[in-house]
Amino acid sequence: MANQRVCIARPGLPDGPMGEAAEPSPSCPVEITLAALRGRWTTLVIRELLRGDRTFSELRRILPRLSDKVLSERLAHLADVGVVDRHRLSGWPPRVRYSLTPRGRSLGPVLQALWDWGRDSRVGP
Amino acid sequence: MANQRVCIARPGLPDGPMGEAAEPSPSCPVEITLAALRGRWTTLVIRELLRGDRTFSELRRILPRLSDKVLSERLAHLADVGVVDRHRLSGWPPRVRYSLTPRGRSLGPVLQALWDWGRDSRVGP
DNA sequence: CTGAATCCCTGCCGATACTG
DNA sequence: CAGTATCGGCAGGGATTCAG
Repeated sequence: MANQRVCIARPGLPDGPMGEAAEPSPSCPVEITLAALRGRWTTLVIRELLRGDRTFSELRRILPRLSDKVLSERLAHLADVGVVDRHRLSGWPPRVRYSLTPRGRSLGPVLQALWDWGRDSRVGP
Repeated sequence: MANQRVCIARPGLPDGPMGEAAEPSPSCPVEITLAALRGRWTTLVIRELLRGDRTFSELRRILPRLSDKVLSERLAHLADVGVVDRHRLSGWPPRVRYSLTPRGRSLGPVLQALWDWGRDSRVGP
């Protein structure tokens, strides 16, 4: 019988080398994405930025239990991986506007896929 | 101007309550999925099971650097969240076959989404 | 306002050894 | 073969404090 070929690599392409990874590797596409989303609060910050640009203090107000230390860590990390852009606003008091890059916005379908599976897997409503 | 409405909730539905979560919550669909995938080696184990049923020792052979302790932890966790089924095979030596549940198989598109974003985000080939 | 520095505590994961 | 028990290192993240 045909072996069940549920391929993680792109459909139509042969299994890429990472589809054969024998151990966790930072160059595996799946791990690249999970690394970008890694850390508590990260997906909530991205969700908020998907709704529009936000300043540091706006994010703190929307996510009140998120400490400034962790928020700045998350934003720095997301900037490192090319998901968010930082933009100093002139004037006083100093403000910084955070926005998603195109690559950050392209996380929308990814989060949607995560949402859909999680929603379908819940017991309750 | 129209506010940029990139909605994480299901398209066509109003934002669900979790789309408004002000802090990390185990009942958030996104976190349910990330919790299922959480932990080193987890996605590699799932990838291997997407290709077909495997026994404990087969998984250890395919992922040689994965210790038996961590492998049994991962499999127990994936069984807990309803992603894998365990099946004792009769006879000697004792063997256990692991297979994905339908819910586990439905992780295929999720991993595909993660793969695609990570692949498109890499610098190199 | 927007962070960076420090401290501390917890949980993950690897290595090793042992059991049914 | 298929696990469990135990220990230790280390990184993540919360609270607090300090700086540009």
